[in-house]
Amino acid sequence: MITIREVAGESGFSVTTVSMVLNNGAGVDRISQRTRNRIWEVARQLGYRPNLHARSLRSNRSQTLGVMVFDLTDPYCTQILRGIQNHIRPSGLFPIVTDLQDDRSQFQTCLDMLLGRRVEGIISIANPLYLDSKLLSEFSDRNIPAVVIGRELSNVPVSSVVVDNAAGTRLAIQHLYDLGHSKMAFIKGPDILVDSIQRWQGLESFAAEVDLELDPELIVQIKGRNSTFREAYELTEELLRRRSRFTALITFDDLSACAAIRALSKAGERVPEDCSVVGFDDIPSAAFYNPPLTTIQQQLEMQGSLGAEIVEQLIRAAAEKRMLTPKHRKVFPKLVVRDSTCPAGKL
Amino acid sequence: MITIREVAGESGFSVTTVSMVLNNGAGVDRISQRTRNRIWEVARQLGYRPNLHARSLRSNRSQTLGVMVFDLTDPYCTQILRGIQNHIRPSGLFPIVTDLQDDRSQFQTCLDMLLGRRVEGIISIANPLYLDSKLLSEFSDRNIPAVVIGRELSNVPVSSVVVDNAAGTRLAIQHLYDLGHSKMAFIKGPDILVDSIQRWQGLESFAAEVDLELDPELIVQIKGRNSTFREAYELTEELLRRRSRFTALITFDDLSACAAIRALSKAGERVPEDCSVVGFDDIPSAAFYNPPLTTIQQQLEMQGSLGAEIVEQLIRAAAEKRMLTPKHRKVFPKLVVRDSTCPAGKL
DNA sequence: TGTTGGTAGTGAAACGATAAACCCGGTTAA
DNA sequence: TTAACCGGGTTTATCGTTTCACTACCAACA
Repeated sequence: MITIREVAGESGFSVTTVSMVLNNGAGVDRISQRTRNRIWEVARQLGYRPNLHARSLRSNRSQTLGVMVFDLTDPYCTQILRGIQNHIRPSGLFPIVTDLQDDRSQFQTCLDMLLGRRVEGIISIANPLYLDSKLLSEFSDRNIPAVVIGRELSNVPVSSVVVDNAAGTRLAIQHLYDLGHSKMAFIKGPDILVDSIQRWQGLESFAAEVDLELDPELIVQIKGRNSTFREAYELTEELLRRRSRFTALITFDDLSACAAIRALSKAGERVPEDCSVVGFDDIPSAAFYNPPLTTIQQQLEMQGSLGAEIVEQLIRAAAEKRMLTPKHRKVFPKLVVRDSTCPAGKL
Repeated sequence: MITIREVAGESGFSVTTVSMVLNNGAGVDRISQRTRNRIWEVARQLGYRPNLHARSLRSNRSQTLGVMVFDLTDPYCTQILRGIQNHIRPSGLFPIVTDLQDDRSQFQTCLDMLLGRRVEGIISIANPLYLDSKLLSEFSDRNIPAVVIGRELSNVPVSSVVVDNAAGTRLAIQHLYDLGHSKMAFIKGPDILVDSIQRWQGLESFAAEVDLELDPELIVQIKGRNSTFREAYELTEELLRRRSRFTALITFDDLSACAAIRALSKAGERVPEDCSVVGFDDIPSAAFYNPPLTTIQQQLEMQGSLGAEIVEQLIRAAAEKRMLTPKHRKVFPKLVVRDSTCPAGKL
């Protein structure tokens, strides 16, 4: 591998001059244009690539942002990642992603990686079930800005970006209400998830406002013990066995919506003609489902983007030794109407 | 951030000794157990994390594997990535992933990142449409082992892992044939993809062997101009308008299978009772589709794993200055039977 | 007495890059 | 008169580690 020394030797200038020129650093304007051209030319010819390790070591800036995701194969994570990437690209920061693979035991390794590489900040995509507070203290103790996406933590000096879950489910139920549905069924998420609770609150508050009665017979809940799909599938069958009839179904998320649609189809119910279904998340495959899913879009890319914006600001603040006060942002979800909902028919 | 010097100072030993102890390096057995314990203890207390930049710089080994994916939000890529991660974890190598975001203009940036970080090897997940040969020469010129997943290149000293496409489609058509289908329709992939051609060859060769006639009226092809889903949807409608009837449909990939199923459902055809459908890839959502998709599983995780195995071997070879000869592996796909296929009915 | 040999470490030179201070004859500004 | 500034760079110190060549001490051996 070519070093800067070889470029210097070949071009006949000092290492410093080469460094200044290639970095367009301060004071480069004193270097004559001829010299600059010559140096660039030599560097190009030799195929010189600056050694980023050496650079980081000396300059004490890694130009690196740590991202910790709980499962890289989960579209939730990759969409947020996309938002992060797009936001930080112009800043010269490069994301280093570590993947927990849904396995807490990998936490320590990931942490070591990020700290060992001297990331200048970190964005953690919160595992719905697990978020080690050690993570946060390891970073905040060292004054490394940290942002959590998907969860708001109390009592820790850590920024966050979350979706307004209640606003989302309000959009969902409002949509069905506007279509004339009054007999609605619900598949709630498991209680261990904050999101479940918030989403349910959105539904209840809307129902209360418009005097819509929620039939307890038509409310079932995922326990979160097995596969969500399996469980939601069985809960839908369960709903169909109950005496109360319904023309619409709101599920905790898109995966359970898919399961519900599948169960309804199996039982001979047409979606949306016999029963409308609304999900939550807008996972990528929602648009291709049979039928394409009406759902609440979380704006994951924007969440990533906001997280990156915050962490960038905090990094800048830290560099200038200004105080860092955590910031909290909430994004508003959007309703995406596709083919799994339609006006209420007769019962 | 704590440095090794501070650990040395605090513990009262020299930097050298601390380094030897913490790395369990050669010669550590000369250091007394008491000293070792003391050093570990001090390091722990101070929260010491070795600076990987400094380490790489000195030791001239980055312990880093570059991975270039064409789109990190594509499950194709993330599944392969998962395989890579799992394979290299024990080796101490850490993957640095760069994401092309389906945009060739980002190629140079990604390349600079990987070379600048002095990756010891690279795995490139081939964009179906685009693979810059510069990529390969930049690495092979520098004697950095490179593996391409998803494409086999001729005339370049680069290893590869590919799926046996023809074997896959043979499994698909065999499955339908065994179920008694004889009137089959096909949605071919675009000609620009090698995979399309290979998959089609598998179908043709099987048909020839069992004397199954392929009706040209029932063969349509994706052009690849717009969204695959849209196009496959329209092609299915087109097939339904033609005079020839069919009881089964083989599509280029899962996405087009989903589109086809959607179009069939819309047209009032039941899947699989009126028409069986087989896809290719086994994307994660295939299992949750309505109905769950019978498809050909590419074994992406294994492809990643094989790629990692190859690159690891080559890195070891390079370290020992042995010759590196490219290796080529082909993985055999598997048939996954779900609910989108059933025995042929009457026409 | 001189020579090994082992024990338990230490010192200093790298690795590749950047930051800060400096050079030196000549021109301006205060 | 003094000081600052200028072009066009150079010298030197330094970032945090690892590695190679040492050393100081002691005991054993011939």
